[in-house]
Amino acid sequence: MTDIDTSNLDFIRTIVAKDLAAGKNDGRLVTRFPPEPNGYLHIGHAKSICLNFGLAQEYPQGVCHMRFDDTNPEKEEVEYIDSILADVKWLGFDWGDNLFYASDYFDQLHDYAVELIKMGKAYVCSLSGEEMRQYRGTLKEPGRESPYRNRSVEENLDLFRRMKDGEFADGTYVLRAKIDMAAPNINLRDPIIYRIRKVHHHRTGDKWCIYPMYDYTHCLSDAIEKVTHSLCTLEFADHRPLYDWFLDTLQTPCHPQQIEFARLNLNFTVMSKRKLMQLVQEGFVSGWDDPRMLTISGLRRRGYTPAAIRNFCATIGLAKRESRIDMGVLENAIRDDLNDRAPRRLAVLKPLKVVITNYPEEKEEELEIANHPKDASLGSRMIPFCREIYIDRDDFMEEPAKKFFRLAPGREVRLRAAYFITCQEVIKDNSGEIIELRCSYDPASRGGSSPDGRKVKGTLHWVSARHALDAEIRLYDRLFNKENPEDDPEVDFKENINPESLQILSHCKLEPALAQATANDHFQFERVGFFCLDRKEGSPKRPLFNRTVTLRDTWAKLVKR
RNA sequence: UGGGGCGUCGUCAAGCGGUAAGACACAGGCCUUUGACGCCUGCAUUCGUAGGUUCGAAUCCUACCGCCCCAGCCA
Repeated sequence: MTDIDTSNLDFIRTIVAKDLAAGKNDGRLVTRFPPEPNGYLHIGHAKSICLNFGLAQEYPQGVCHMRFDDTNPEKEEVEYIDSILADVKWLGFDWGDNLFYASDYFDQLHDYAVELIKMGKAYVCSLSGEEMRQYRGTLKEPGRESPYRNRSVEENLDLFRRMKDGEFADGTYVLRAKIDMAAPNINLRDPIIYRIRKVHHHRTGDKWCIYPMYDYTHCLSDAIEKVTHSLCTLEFADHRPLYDWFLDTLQTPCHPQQIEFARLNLNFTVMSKRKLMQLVQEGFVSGWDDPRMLTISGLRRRGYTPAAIRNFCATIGLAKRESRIDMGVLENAIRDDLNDRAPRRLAVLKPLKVVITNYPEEKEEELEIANHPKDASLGSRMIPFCREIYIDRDDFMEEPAKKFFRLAPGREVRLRAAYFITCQEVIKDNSGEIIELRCSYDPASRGGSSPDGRKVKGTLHWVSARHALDAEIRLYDRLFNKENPEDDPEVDFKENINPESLQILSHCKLEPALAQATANDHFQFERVGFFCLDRKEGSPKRPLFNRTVTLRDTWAKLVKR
């Protein structure tokens, strides 16, 4: 074998590199991403997608198949197929012509089953579900053989044909592999390979009333597609002997290698499709694409980019030990991507009016501001300025705390790309709430610096009151307020939902340029965070922005202490 | 002694017998017309525990401890 450098490769990539170097599988590399179309894809799937498609991309001959594991028509829907395809594509991956469905193989799978029966390796069993469970034994005790285990090949063939022909009711018969009822691995205790289900299948219609089980279908589908490396999560490790048994017993085109890795867990969220489904169906969120959901569609709507998700998947690593990644790592990935690319804008979330008393009433002017502080290629734009502006309430303190260097009575600060202003007067309503600030400006500081070299410590974002776009902004926080919402089996995970995960702000003030935003744009609202137009409810007529993620906020951290 | 998997920094994660990478987080500092970004510095005498082999062990051996998965006609 040639020596290859496997440093910095995860354990799966190391196996693949070695296999390829050794000329295994004729030098082919074929992976597959095999979702069941029974729900929407989430960030955990992204890990698998990036692994399977990403790995294939790393070699010139690498190919990754998109294959739906659609063997349980009762739970599957075309809606899910469509969304899954759209999500994988959006993430930036391409399966070319390799779009497959396990249901495409139902004929072959049926023939293989007949083969198994002829070999005396499968039999039709008439045990009821309850009986089946009893015969299976327990984790510590071996199972007992079914009384139907030794039916003749002819009888099995006949019964299986009649199962297929719809002669029997659901649940009356199953086809089982004849392996070993005493096997310590329960998956080997004569597992079911076909069950009767007289239901319509979203792809094969009413052609079949018997449907193959996962264990039987998956390995054979892999073999039919000549997959070389079949990557799946840890819980399938116990199924590997069965995967291998079918492929060793039957004459198949090849024998793919199943390798298991740890699934992704993130803190402050749940990751199973079943639980996400509950959140949707019980109305805890607005849908699968609610921006608080860590579904691919939710992340997209929230403003995450494909590159950020791919980078995230690359940084979390791949191993067999179970882990729980900090949500901060995901947030860091999107900040990192958007920081380089997102044009800057000025937006005031909690407006506080400022009147610049020495600025003429009728005067208006336009000031130039760069779209990005470090990337001149993003150009610049003009922002209007006049006597009345808005600043954020958080940027003023009547009695400034220590180290607070924003606006306060008598203090001078800079309005970003505009002027230095000094607070002269604080206006309050009857209840004592501050409703307006009266400031003076220094005309010589136009653009944001003073010719006399005077320094100010704070720079505030602002929006011209006369020109501002009135908008709704939705702030999102983690959906759960507990690091692991599922850790207590006594408590329903939904009890740990964060009641403040969605905060709606109306009458936010945006600079006029934001009126042109489309759902595919990403912006940094300076000093606040990254935002995008909501792709579902937002439009030029209805400015509605989602906060993708906040900026890192050292001041907020100081305040907390 | 049911079977399978796993235990390296707060969180991920390299390491594969030659003397603990990297990332995030955290703490300081520099820079700054975003308290952002960027930059610099610090951050495991120790690898679940205990023995053993060895000149040398996170890496090999033994025993123990802990965590996860499996008894769907789900995937």
